[in-house]
Amino acid sequence: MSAAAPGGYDARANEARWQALWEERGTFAVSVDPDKPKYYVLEMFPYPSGRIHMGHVRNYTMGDVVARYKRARGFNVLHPMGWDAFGLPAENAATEQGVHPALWTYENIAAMRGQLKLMGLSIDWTREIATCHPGYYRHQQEMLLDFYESGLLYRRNGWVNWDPVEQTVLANEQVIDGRGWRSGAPVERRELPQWFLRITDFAEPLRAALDGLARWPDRVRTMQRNWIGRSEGLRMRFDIVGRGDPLEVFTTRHDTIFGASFLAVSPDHPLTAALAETDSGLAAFVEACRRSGTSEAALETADKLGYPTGLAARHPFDAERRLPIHVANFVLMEYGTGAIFGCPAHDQRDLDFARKYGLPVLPVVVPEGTDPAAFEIGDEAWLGAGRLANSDFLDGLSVEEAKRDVARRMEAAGSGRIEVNFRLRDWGISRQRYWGCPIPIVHCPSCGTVPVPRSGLPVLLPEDVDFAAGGNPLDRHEAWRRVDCPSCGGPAERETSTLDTFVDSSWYFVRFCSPRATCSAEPGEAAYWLPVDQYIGGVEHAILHLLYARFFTRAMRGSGRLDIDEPFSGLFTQGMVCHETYRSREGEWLTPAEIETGPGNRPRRRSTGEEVVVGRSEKMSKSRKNVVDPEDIMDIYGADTARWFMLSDSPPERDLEWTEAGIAGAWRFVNRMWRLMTDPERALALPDAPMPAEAAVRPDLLSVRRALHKTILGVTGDLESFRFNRSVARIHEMVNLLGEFAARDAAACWVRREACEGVIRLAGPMVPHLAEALWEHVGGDGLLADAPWPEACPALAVDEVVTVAVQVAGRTRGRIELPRDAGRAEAEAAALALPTVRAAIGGRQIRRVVFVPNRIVNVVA
RNA sequence: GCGGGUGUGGCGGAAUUGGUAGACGCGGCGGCCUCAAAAGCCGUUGUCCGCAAGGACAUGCCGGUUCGAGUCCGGCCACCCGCACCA
Repeated sequence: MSAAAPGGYDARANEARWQALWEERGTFAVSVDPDKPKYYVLEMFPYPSGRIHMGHVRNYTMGDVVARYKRARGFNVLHPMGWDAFGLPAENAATEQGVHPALWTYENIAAMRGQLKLMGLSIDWTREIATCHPGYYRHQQEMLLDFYESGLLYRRNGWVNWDPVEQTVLANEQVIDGRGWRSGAPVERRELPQWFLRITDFAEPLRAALDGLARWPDRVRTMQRNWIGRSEGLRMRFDIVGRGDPLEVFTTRHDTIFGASFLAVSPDHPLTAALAETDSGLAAFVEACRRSGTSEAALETADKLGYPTGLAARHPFDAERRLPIHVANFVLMEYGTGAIFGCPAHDQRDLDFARKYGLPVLPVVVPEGTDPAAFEIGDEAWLGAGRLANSDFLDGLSVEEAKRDVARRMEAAGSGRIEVNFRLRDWGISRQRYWGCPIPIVHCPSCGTVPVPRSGLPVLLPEDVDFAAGGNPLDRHEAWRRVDCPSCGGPAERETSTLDTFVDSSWYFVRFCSPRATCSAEPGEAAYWLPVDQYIGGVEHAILHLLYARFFTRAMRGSGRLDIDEPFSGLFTQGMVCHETYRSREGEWLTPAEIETGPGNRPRRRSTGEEVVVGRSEKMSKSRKNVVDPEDIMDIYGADTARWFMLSDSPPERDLEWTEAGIAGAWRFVNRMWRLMTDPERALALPDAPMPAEAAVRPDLLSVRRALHKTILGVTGDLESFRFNRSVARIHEMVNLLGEFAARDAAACWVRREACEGVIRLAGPMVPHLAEALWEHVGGDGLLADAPWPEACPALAVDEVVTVAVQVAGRTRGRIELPRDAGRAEAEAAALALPTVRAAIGGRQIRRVVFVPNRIVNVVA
């Protein structure tokens, strides 16, 4: 089915024609050209789920507008596409449908490639890559060997979410209310050997460089800064009564040391483990903590629980004072030293804990001007500034002074030092799954972990695998798993974990520079194309993907593979595509296609006629069924209409509400523009006709030309700053004006041509097929895709007559037409001549007249 | 709790960065065309008062600065997003 084509515009046939022509001519294939400035536009590559969704359409439309615009501006534009092709859904398909993950994935890629091609994107398809292809992941394995050699890749025990039914590790987001998302079984915390990348080595550079990313949204930079979470504090040692080993804690509030009333260690702390051997109550407590899971949700709802160890520590500045040591579930082993000192008066968490277990609460920081004796802590800890009290030699100091003094004394005594801690933790990259990049490591009983020699790469995934038994099929694939040790030649085993798919997407933008190179990146190509000038994608990747890619870029530089620090010099995060939701009276979700508009504009169910409940607009999702299939839309209206709608109305960083009326409006515009410019009644001058002298003087012609040149200036500025909705509005205005413009003589026909050509070129990046057809129709030179961006004539882009508002005491009372840049005297005279202005002034004395040239005359009486 | 964002007609949103609030689109209303419909075209459309000219009120709420505030400052409210036992 396709929409009616009034005026003879057949969107689908036209789009197919130009797509074929672009492809045949290799219009968008690029190569290094040292004489041309380069521009690398990249949209986040898709996961090959099988069908594109509206979010993709929005994302790739924006990227395509940028790519085509920059191309018209004379840049050598790299605009590639690929597939984030490893991941769990392929394995689920294997279990559920019995289809091999590779087959499933490649079929999905073929289907989605076809859909993307329908959009008419200016992509260099010769550079297409898929991360599941050995030609891609072998380089990733090489990099892992680099990282292993430099110590960036290491193995240690790490805590994971373990699903006992699925026999697999789950990501945090796959744990829902403490249960596995598929099995529904309670998830356990398990300590397993895991591979990690030492991203924490780069914590400070990654944080510091955020300041230099000027073309990134502040929001994303802030989120990354918080995620990295730098804090400066004191690492200090406490002696434990009756034990040789001291206990180390990390604190940022060492000024409050005299308010300390306990020490707390993590259930995962070595001290806890040692004590639990002889204390069965403690062992049970630790067990209970582990069962509660590692998900953020579980931690949030968990009560503050403690277990007294019976041990006590000595206060560092008061030999007589003893601080009881507890094991507490809220102390994280992964941060600081896994142990804290608790100062209940000045930390809410410590206060809650102290109240629960009857520990002393002694305020030591008192707000300025408050009597320390009268200052009491209720249910809320005092986190503000103040003067030290009840603190011996610190009394009277400010918080900052006290911190410095304590740090100095502890350092002098050799029992403490200033330390910077980061919230960021090393990146655990092992996944106990099949459909991922194999980790090129062998475990040998005599040599330990041994890297696969580079000559043995790539380590390929075996194809004959069985998914029926659950767990990781690589574990059960004896022929694949058993190998000779590369070092001693004895029997050994392959690492059966595969890589987190975030690794795959951490360097794909590099691979696009030289997708078939025999090394990760051909240096000349990478030096020319990188960094990515404009990266576009969803804000959901603001932290993980973007941080990992930044880390990888630095790590690759460290192993000599790249010569840049930052991968993306510009970033744009687009909003989501939303739609109203519908439910039947029984509460069943209904798709928009099942809904029709009944009498009185009431939505009802098409099949039964029953009224439906309309819910608020939400992100399109399968679970809410509020999805509209892009291919259906392109079938009916064509890609240009879908693209135009995606760019209209909503600013690109905000959510877009998909509506039937909106897409229909875009369709109307596409047809209107076609009709207007192909109407045989509206004549155009010949393409190469010289400008008639009248075009520079006749007011009716000048007003059209002024509007055109203002539009060129405006749209150019809008595209540069991602205000696509604004540029859509400007093109609408110009087309409306063109519709009213009756060209009845030769000079007017010349102006009409100038205007039509200008509008076609401006609309080209947004509705490329329509524009290409119109370009042909008006006899433009070659393909529009190769035509330069229109130039605005600065003299024509300003009005010669301006409307100036006349205010009395700041309230607008009238308007006057004045020549541009008219002087104060002229403006004042014209303003005071207005009857409405005189009436508003009444008989009052004029005290002053504010005059802003070309804008305002404000009479203050 | 911490961090960030948003709030303008019936709706999506404009507003030259302190200078004519509501561009453009959607929707509504009226008309033309048609046997009729679709498409298209023309007009109109913030609210209230008024026949009109015009006036009053309007950018979440309260206050401030200014000749002039959607825009700047102070204080609230609502909603959205991210992070969250980080010591």
